Amino acid sequence: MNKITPADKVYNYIKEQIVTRRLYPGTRIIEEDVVEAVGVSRTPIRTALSRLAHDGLIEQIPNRGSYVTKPTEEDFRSVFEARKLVETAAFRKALRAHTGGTVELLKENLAKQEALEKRFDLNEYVSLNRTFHLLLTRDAGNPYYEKYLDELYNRISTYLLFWDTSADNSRSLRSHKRMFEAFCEQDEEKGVEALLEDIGLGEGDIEKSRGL
Amino acid sequence: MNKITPADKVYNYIKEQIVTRRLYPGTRIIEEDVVEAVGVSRTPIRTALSRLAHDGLIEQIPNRGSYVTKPTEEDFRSVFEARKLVETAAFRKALRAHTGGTVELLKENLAKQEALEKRFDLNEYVSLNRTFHLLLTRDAGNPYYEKYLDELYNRISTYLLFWDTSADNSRSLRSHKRMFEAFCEQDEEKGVEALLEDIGLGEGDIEKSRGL
DNA sequence: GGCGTCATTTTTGTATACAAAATTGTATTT
DNA sequence: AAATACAATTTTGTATACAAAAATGACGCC
Repeated sequence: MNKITPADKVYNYIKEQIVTRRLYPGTRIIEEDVVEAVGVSRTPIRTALSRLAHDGLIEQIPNRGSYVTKPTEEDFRSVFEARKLVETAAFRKALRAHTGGTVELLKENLAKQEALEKRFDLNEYVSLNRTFHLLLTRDAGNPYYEKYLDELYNRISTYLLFWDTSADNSRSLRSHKRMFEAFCEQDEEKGVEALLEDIGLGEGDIEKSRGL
Repeated sequence: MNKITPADKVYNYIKEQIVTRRLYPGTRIIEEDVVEAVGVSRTPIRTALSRLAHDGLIEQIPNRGSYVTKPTEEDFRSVFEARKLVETAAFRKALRAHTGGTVELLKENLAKQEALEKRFDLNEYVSLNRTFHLLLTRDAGNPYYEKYLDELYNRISTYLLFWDTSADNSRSLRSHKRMFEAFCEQDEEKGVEALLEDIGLGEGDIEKSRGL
């Protein structure tokens, strides 16, 4: 395993802070504060901030500092529009190519999703959901599709925080299963339909929670 | 105008070096060398390298340095696949919305393109072409479409360098004009057809020059 | 009391020194 | 002569000190 550098430590620390809502959107991140919190010098902090900016989790303004990205309704629409475009295209392509290895990985993932029905865990659910979609997208074999979707998920994660933690995963599990079936049967239209339904579920949940 | 920082200077310097082929793909960029060349400390150099990595112009390996990205045939296909997907979607959306201001800007741009027919200049052509496509994409109003296309253009620029400098812009000018007409007439199918033809032109030129 | 100016403080940007890791070269052994 | 171990060098990563820019607050002015 790769050794984690101080810069990694800072990156993970701040990302965690943002995702768990201890750093609220719009908050300014002052480098010196992070020095005290993590106990490393400003240099690795700056590289970590640069990465986070790349992820879209913070925004940097020259000579003015770094701010936790504030999700807006407009951005929310753009994110999901882009996601539908990219993921649909990737899914169609992956379904046609139909590489062998992916099926097994998807099956494993679905099994874990089913386990959540007994004992639900939001973080676990979000992670599994992301992996599921990313596996399919990766199978398309276009690194840009994968990269874009990954970035979009980072953005979406800043919206997920509004979610009702009592949410369950039964509906999404159904659409995932339909996607999986369609993938195996190479039924493109059925698959895309299920995919769009699944994306719509997430979109709808966030919309409700934000009152958009 | 915004003041240019040392980091900007380094960024522009290295980018120029790469684009003009003085830094060949695969070359390792040693920070200390840049110090000598530009005359600033390593700190701004590192931030510049980080940006260039984000642009996809260089690749960074932890503890191993930065290398000028080496374009591959596979990447080339992925880039154009992604470009077709994103730009087509953006174009359709922009054409439907049909914001006023864009038309004027496109007209100006086309005039400059026409001027090139008399006295061709590859750099100018590449710049105008990029602006033309970006203007349309921006008009779609989805910042992610714009961002992705911008990144893809950065990648494409690393392929453009193989181009025959005697290339002319008459064919691309024709497709651009068709795109512009279709945009004004809100003729979506005609527009997309012209767009795909235009993208295909660039793709074909690069393919030929690389012997793919 | 509100507003603008200027000194003070805070914060970001850059330079340099030092530490850690990787690469290179050399000597030794087989 | 090839391979390996190890020292020397190079290069990247981190810490700290300093410079420049921006934010803050006190003061006088209207």
